[in-house]
Amino acid sequence: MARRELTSHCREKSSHCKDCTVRGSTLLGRIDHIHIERATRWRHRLLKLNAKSTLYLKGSKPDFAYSVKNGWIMLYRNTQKGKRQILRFALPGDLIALKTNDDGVISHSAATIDNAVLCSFEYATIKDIIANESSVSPQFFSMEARDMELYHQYLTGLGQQDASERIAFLLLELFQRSRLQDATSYDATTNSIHFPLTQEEIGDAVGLTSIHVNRIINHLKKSKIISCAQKRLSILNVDKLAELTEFDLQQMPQAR
Amino acid sequence: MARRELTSHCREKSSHCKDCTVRGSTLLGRIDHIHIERATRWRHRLLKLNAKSTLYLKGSKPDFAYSVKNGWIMLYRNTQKGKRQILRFALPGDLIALKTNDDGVISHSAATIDNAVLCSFEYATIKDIIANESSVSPQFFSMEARDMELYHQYLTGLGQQDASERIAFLLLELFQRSRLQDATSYDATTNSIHFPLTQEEIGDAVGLTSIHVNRIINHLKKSKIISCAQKRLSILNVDKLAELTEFDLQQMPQAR
DNA sequence: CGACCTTTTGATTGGCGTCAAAATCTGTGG
DNA sequence: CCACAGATTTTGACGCCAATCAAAAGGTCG
Repeated sequence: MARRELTSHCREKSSHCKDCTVRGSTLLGRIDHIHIERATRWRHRLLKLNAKSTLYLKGSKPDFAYSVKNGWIMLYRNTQKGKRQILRFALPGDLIALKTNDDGVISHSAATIDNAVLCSFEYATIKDIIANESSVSPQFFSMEARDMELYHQYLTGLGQQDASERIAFLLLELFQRSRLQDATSYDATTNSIHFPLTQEEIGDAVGLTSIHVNRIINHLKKSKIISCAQKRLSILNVDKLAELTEFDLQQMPQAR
Repeated sequence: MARRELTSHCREKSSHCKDCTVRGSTLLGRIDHIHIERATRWRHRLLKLNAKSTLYLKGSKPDFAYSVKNGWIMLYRNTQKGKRQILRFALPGDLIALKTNDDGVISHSAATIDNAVLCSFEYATIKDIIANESSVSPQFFSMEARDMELYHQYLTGLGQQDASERIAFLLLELFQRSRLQDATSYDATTNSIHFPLTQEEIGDAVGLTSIHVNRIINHLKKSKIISCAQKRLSILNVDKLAELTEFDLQQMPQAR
């Protein structure tokens, strides 16, 4: 439940490394492949962060939006009572910190799960693009729609599903997203992905204590539905896992 | 919890009334006041619906987006097990059905709470505007940001807060939104708003049974924190209500 | 007025949280 | 490369919040 504040984690380890123009790389996540030529001309920097370090905090006015290149990021909110709700996980290929309110204040915090490499873009540039590059704007729009649909699913899960349904859904969703958008993660022979989450992080995402998450996960392991160890998750029986929840592989908000 | 399917409610009572050009009215919610001249030229129709009637269903491909003029709308999702999660309530002045995925399929259902009047816009037009009216596009963007922030709050509530915290938050949020954006709703002398929700609907929004909602609401009444009857809610002690939850009147996602 | 919806109250159950402690894993420095 | 500290996982006992079951009392609308 993460009552305690991040201790060592809270030290801001981020530092923008020297300006580097990475040509042709995944700059704007889902958008770049359409506008690579333009993208590479936008100002951006590579950013390396250690595990468990803060990217930005709720209430701040970030100067950058980020494209995740390596590692997992969590977007979260802290409660006054010291609890933490993880809103979603951003995987390699995802774009984050895109939305602030009109004052430029952001409504959630972000921190790395494992070691990560991000690509930062000046926020002002993004705003310009949205306002002036009419051809890009619909792309953002459809990206929003996908995020919104995910939130709808999460809300339904938290409000109406029990512990194993929620966990099964999270595992399937992350598995699917990681497999589709991060080639380095998926291993077809074991049907496994790189999976850096702790059980406490899973709990904070699905509204359960790490202890209860543990019981459910162990049940899934004993039932030979999943297996996980050393930061890898493999799904042994997709059907049984999907059957536990409302998960429909087909209708998942498609990654790019 | 709404296990049973909407019975009488499910009959589609909607019907588009004759083409009418309402000049200068609230056409596009938060956006129109900037672009009224343009807005009034966009194709749109008035739509009157009875209480508890379906506007559109998840999985359909709506042809229209809607601006709510009167009445409350609920956006919701049904579970395979017959439960219902209300994702959010749309009040007069709100815009809904704006986002579909790339196929045009919408990820939630919508139905009226009480009698309602909506203004419909051809979806294709909206898409055009977003793509081509670069001056409007940022408005949509900032509207999205506001919705997203609300969802972040809801997720945190469902995942980390107990029954009274969630209910207190919902009441305050709806009170605030209704007061600010619907002049006909608020009555300053009693500090009350028009409040058409049943306790079951409240429960489906905050992930509780109507029975438990009832116990909490009664507790709030007996404590003289709120009072409600005949579809009006009045807040007798804002401070105590706000104290129950994380609600910060100041930092609420500002309505237009 | 009668059917149905909504609110209310009580009794009981159960899923998940809390508390506690041991076992295992991880990575960091000597 | 080992040792140790801290993080993470695991297990068990126990308690509580909210669900479930049941039923009565209002309300509302045709």
